[in-house]
Amino acid sequence: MKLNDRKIRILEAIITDYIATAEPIGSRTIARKYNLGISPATIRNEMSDLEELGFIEQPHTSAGRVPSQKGYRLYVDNLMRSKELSREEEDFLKNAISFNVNRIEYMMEQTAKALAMLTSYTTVVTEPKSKKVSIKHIQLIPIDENEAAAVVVLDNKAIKNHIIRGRNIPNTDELNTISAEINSLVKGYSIDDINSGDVAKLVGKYTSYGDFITKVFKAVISTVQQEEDVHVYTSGVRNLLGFPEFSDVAKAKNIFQTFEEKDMLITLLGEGDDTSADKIQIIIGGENNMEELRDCSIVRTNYRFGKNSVGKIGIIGPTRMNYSQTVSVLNEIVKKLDNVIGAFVDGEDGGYDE
Amino acid sequence: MKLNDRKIRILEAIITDYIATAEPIGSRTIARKYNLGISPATIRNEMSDLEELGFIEQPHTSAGRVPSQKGYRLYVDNLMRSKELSREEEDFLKNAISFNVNRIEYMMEQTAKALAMLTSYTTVVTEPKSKKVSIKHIQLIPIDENEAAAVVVLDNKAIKNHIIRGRNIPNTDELNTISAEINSLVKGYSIDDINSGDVAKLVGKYTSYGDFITKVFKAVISTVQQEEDVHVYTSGVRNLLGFPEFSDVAKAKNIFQTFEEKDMLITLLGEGDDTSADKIQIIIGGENNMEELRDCSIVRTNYRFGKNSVGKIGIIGPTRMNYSQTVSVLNEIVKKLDNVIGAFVDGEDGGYDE
DNA sequence: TGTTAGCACTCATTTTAACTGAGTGCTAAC
DNA sequence: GTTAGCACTCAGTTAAAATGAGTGCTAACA
Repeated sequence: MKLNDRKIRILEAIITDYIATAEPIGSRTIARKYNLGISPATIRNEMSDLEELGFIEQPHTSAGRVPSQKGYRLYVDNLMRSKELSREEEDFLKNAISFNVNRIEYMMEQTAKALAMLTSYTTVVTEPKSKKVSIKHIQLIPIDENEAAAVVVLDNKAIKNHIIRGRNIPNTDELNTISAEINSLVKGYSIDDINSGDVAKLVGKYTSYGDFITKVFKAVISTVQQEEDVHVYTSGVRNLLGFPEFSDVAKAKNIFQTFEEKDMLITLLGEGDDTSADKIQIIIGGENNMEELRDCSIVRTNYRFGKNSVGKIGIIGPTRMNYSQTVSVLNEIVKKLDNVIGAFVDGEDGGYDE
Repeated sequence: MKLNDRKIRILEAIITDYIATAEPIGSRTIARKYNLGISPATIRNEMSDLEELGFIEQPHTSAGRVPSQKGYRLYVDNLMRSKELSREEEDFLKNAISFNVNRIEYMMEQTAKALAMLTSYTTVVTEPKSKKVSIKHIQLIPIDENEAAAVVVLDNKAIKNHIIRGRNIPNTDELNTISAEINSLVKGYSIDDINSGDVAKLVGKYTSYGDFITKVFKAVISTVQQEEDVHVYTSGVRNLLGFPEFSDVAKAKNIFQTFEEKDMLITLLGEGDDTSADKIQIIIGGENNMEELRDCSIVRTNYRFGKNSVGKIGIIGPTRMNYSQTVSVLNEIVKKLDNVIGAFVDGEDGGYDE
């Protein structure tokens, strides 16, 4: 049996319609709504073939047909036409996100939110992370007689800090001196590279500060580890409640549970073909390995931040989600992020908001 | 008509039962389950009175009674006995939260999560904030030839940073010198207090760095403003889906929408009698001003962090939530937070987690 | 040989009606 | 003042019937 052009047109009609209505679609409806120039009976014959080929299925004998996973796959891989963003969508994106690389977290949060609003699906965004974080600069700064802060600049431009408390806090000048020494010791090193012999020497040199130096190193290590912990931003989880496929509260609850577990989300965003990780990937229904998300599809991609940092963006909707629009929107966002980051790398000012 | 002791006992039975079952309760059930020594008929008479007094109401003629808002109010204000936490609950709290003041955000996140798990309601926690933030210390640190970071320590012990980019970044020593000068200028000042005359003088002094100094001040101001923006942690939103009163998806969606809006949450936590803000407050059903949360009650309190900083914790559940347990748990958490902060203020080490 | 009209059949959904049972209010007797 | 008894109410459940969208098959048509 061949998948001729007419069959494909019918399949496309079924998928388009089902994406819009979430209702099984029958031969008569297709004949009426999409004038393919053939009668319902003919369509029925073709549908019967399409079912046998596995592209569509029937919820029960007397219902219309719905696309199968295989059907969606064919659709997104071959049939789907990429859509231009509308004027409104463009404008929305422009206004919703203040692309400000000085506040990455804020930007990621806004990105997640904007995507969720625009697509009315759920979005998940991870912060850009480099694989191995190394230390670019350390600076100790005074707070008061019992406290100092260790500020660590990492090579992915993240800046982290940690409070150090104790009874022997050096004064500002001393802190500067110590900072300089520590810097020459650890600059460019990752956590694993820090030579504990050198550290011991330094601790020995500043015995008058008690275990202050030790505490500093503890703080630095804790900081780097913290950085290696991935941040995840989610938005629009409630959007899914609007779709009839999740009107069963028990089902919805399961999905929500998944979204509250960070590790799950990270796994989710990590799925798919890694070799072409920067392209947009579409994971349909059961293709993901999570039982709870069997009725969901995921449109995801990586985005690059500078040379080594990679972040992930995923949009999660019902299997019958609007793939075409979703892909367009995601493409646009990634392009925008790239621009910002390009400007950033070129040393231009990203601008302060307000 | 007087609210005699017997009426109160009946009312208490109704509320207790309704909290547990979410089903209207009738006279016969009360007679059977709570042996008050009177017959259903008598209970019926008393219930009739209680209804007239406005403490209970009937969903429809042939249903049992449910507590009214007024009924709950009487209950939480006068009848409710405070409950000891069980051994398990104590243990859970102890293990779930690593009380580490060096990572306040993390601690708050864990607190929200632990409360949500323990109560199976939704929790909202805001970070401790002082009313007016003033600057304690500023330190500029080098990143590379085109970038430096401004690290600002605020008097609420928050440490914030901001990247500054430009073509004329001073070297490390110069940054230290400039840091010292800026410090003497702004130390102890709030944003509004910064004297622009002094700033101008400083800018004039370092003309060779272009607008670097200006950028620094811009960064500092932006940082303080950012700090004044309240962070909110939410957890357990999906818990509400488990309650029969929210099994209507449309209703649930409304509530979820509210929880995705930060401003709403802040308003919510700000409700209630401010004069006794550190006591636990209970806002029942429609007593809050949000239409969407008409079927929810809120148990909330402030917690103090050091002398001037205040954070808020709220637990949100259905109107028939288990007030007694919720209050106990909330009490315990606030006590625990107080202890940590006490230790912190005394200069002891809060400990690094790993 | 491909297309289509016609028809009997299927089955989820909707509609309707009867039944059930928890609960009430009232009255009269204890 | 308390309680047993009884008629009444009404949401919820169950069962049966009606509806209608959709199918597969067959036979006729172009």
